[in-house]
Amino acid sequence: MPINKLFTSFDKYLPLDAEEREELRTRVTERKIKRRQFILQESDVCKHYTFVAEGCFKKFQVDDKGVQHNLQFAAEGDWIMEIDSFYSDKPSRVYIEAIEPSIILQIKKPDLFYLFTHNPKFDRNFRVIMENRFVELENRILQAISSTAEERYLSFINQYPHLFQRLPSTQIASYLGITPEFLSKVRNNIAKK
Amino acid sequence: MPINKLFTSFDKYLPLDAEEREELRTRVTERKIKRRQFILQESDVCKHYTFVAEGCFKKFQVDDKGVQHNLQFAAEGDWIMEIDSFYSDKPSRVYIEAIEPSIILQIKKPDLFYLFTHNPKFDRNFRVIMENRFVELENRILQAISSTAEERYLSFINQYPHLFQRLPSTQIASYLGITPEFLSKVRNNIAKK
DNA sequence: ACTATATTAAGGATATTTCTTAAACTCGTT
DNA sequence: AACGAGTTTAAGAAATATCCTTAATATAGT
Repeated sequence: MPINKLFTSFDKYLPLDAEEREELRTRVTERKIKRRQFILQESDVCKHYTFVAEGCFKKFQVDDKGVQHNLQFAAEGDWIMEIDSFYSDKPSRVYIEAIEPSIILQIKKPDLFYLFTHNPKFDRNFRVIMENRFVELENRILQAISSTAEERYLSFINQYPHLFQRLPSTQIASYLGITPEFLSKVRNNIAKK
Repeated sequence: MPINKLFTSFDKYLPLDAEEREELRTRVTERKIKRRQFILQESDVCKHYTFVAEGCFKKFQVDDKGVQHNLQFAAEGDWIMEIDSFYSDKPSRVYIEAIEPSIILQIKKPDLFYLFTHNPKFDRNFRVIMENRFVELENRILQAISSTAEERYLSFINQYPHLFQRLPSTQIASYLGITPEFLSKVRNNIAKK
């Protein structure tokens, strides 16, 4: 059951008791998403926090030349949303698209706020989720400003083996901030060693 | 008074009432820090959340060649810490150093946890602080993977004019992930236009 | 299951961006 | 007067992008 994956995901932090699970369950909507389907498009407002129960998504921005830049991948157990748009109702500058057929659980803002104000445990859990993502992002920044493309690629493989297997390397290149052609060369160099 | 800047900083989110301010005040320590003084060194454990009331800090990592990479600047009203080390008691991989004579307010982990568990407003406020930082970091990632050095520099000036004035460009170069020599060339190109 | 179509990967040639190294030059401080 | 940190310049080298071609795979529709 998709909802159980959501419950389990809180066990790392402050696990939810039966009542809290029920509170959460009634405020969450389950959706099946097809490959290539968008759950958020540029200039729309991001209306949900999305939990990925099955499948995989990418969040990306498109520049003026039409090139996509991957900001995040989200697979089973990950959250994905455009926070800025979600909280401030600004139009989103990013897209969120399914890379695989997926099952997600979504919470709308009023429901999330209800959980936050009604039970501090939700504030707590989402604070910790944010903090963990924050650590990941700072590491990625460090890589971006201090490492070569080869180092970043090896580190990606190492840190996200489950993504490395599933994603075409063109998507990984976009995440690393290099062209697919150059990633191909990097892989070639690594193979030669 | 430094502590008032801390109180004021919460006004953007959920402002603190008199009692909550008192709870916070008694758990915070004020310190004067000299220029070049470190408040966190590599391999030490990060013991505090630090709020900058006056002055400016940088957080950086040193690579195997001895080169510094600036992960964050924190000026008046900003928070700075090594979250990963703080929560998990792991040795820090970064340094935090004063760039100017500064006044800071620090909270130790037990005190912060006390605030979190005794009043949900603190969980809430620190969740929102994290979310805001998160948005900043995602923007920085986007820049790093999609923009040239010149674009990143112009965008830094635009986004952080107060830092741009105060920081030597060698520090900004390190933050942008380029060498000081190359930043000099970039500035030269911009000036020519 | 089976083409037609689209996507992905690889390679080569060349251009651009950025780094490295080293030297000279400022400017405020000792 | 000397020092040290910050800045600039320049030349060659390394990293990465661009553009293009071809081959291999995957996907979608019938």
